[in-house]
Amino acid sequence: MNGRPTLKDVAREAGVHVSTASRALNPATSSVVNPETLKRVVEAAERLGYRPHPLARGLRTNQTMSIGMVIPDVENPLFGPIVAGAESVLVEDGYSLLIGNADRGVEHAEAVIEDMIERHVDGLILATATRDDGQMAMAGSQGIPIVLVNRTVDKGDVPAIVGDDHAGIALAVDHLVSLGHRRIGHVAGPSWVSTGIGRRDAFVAAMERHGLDAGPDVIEEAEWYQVEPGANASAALLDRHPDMTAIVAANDLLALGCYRTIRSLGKEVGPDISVTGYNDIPLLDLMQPPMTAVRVPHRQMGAEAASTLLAMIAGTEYHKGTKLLTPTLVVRGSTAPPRSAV
Amino acid sequence: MNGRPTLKDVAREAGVHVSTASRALNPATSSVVNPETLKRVVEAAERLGYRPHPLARGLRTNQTMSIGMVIPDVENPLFGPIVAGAESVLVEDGYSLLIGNADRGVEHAEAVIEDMIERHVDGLILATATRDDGQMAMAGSQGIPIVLVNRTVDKGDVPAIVGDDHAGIALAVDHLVSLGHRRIGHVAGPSWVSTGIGRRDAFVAAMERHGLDAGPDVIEEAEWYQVEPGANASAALLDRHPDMTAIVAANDLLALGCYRTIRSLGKEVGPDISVTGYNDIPLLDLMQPPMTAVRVPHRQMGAEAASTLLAMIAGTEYHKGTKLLTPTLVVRGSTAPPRSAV
DNA sequence: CCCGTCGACGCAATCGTTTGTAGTATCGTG
DNA sequence: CACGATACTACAAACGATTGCGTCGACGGG
Repeated sequence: MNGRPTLKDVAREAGVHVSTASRALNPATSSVVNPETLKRVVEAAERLGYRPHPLARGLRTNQTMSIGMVIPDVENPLFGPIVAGAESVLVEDGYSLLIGNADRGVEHAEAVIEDMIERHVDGLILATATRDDGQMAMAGSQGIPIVLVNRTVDKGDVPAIVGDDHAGIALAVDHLVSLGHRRIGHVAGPSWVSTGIGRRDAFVAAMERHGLDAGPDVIEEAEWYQVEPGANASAALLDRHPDMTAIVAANDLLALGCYRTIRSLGKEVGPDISVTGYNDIPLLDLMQPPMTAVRVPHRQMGAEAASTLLAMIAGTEYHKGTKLLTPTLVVRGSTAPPRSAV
Repeated sequence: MNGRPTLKDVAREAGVHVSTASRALNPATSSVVNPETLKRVVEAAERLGYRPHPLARGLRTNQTMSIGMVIPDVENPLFGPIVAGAESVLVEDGYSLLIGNADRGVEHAEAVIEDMIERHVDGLILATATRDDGQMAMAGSQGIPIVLVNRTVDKGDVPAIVGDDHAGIALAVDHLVSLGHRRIGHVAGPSWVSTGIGRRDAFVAAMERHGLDAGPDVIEEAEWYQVEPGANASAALLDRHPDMTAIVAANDLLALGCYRTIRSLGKEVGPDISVTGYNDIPLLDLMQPPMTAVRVPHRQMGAEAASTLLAMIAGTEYHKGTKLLTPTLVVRGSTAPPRSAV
């Protein structure tokens, strides 16, 4: 009467037992019910505006049709597209997205994950995995499917969707080299996140491929992916190597930190010292100068993470191990031939 | 054995009936159970690592301990802080956040809301309300609590948490006037969102308070809160009034559009034409010139929205109607005295 | 004509809680 | 000593769906 109609109401309206109504309304079992009664049930359901109660169904079938997504820092614009991408494919299949913010803290992240497991999410998308995998052990032991996004773990048995950092950094280095740069430095991300070491290794590899110096002293690690640490790291770098003509940053914000350092040295970003960013977050094209950056397909990343997760849940074939998404280079004004080469 | 322990397991372990166990574990009813048996039950629960099954509980008590949040565009960095603020207070009370992306489309937003209602969320936070309130009618009729955030509706019976646009725009206008500007224009947001007309009205009011011209021709409406429309609108404005010395934009991205227009006219942002933004999204301080903008406390906005929603759910007192959060002005390099005044 | 088969449906248990009510000691009181 | 109040606790019915199994009639073959 008052609340939403239940299956019992539909059954009564159609003159059948609730079990028959249930079977009729369930696509998987509707074949066992007589076509004519099926029609009656469906019409009754339609007429009453029946919607199955997700909790009741979930209690019985042991699934919530919801998947959890844990993010290290919701305020980071980087994650907007990832969330959007995931959400868009999940709704398609009737799933909902539960968002958890981890506020940068590893311990808090574990609490968030635990919370989601208790809520019986059907799957987990983690953007927070640090290189050790305490979190995954937790969830994995519960037998709940997990996909990593934008991060990987050392033990590569968990499906992960990440940008191809090797290719991305190579794009940046190749671009700089082709402009004539030889003395190139790297502002690395923290070594305890996978992108930090990944991009650092990629930088070394790319440099060596060109026969250029990639010793430890042309690399400086920033404490965290933020402007300030980027400024500090680049300052250290340029202090050691005043003749450096280009910097490959492991992250856009770090690159913006480089901007600041370079300016404070009285030099000009681009003509004097080239800088490349990584990720290509919004508004980079409006900086002065507009920043050349490696663009990572974040939305696609979220989408692919979601669909492999759905595949895992459905038990169908899915891409095991880490899947690399190929980035592109967006050339703007922050890179130019070195003065010496002109 | 295999799965998580149920209440029945706890009861058996403690040697009591499941109903007793239930009452013991529920803070609200634990007073009716003998202190000693209570202890036994609690210890048994502890030992087994018992966690109540949210679906079973929800089925019985008719609440999901989850609240839905609908966002017009997840990729807009504006909403990160709002989400973060809401999430932080919700987890505090054991609620989870269900995120829905509305992709800018009104019809899609309604589908998302409907979806959440079917999922029996305990409350809804809407950032998508357009000025007419078809959406709210839907949800309101279901008797589910709703709070609006960053947007209001014309009929003000729904609690809403918004920035005080009147005060914010006044901050910007006063600042410009005190710098010596007299011919000030406004790039308005779309008139079908509440912030669009609200800020426009506020602009007119602030200008008239200073005895300045605020006729329709010094105002140009942008089609959408994006850089491109902002560039177009400001171009139209400066075309009509070449002598204009300052522009108050209804949004940061619109203001960045103004930057573009001003540069393409061969002028300099700040010295030639001052520009103010609205919201103060990240990275604005790194633009050239750094943008003066009205800062809206978005994180607080999300937090307050969440707590009033919780109050509504709990049935306790809450601030009805729209609550205004006072903004501040962050002065940077995009505003300066007009050339003529120097 | 009887019996096995099969298609279509109803019955009832079940998922894990919460909660109204009934029951049973224990105690105080007249 | 009996009787009602008191304080716990057990029983069982929900909440709304899914699902193994039993039932029932029709039908066909021997």
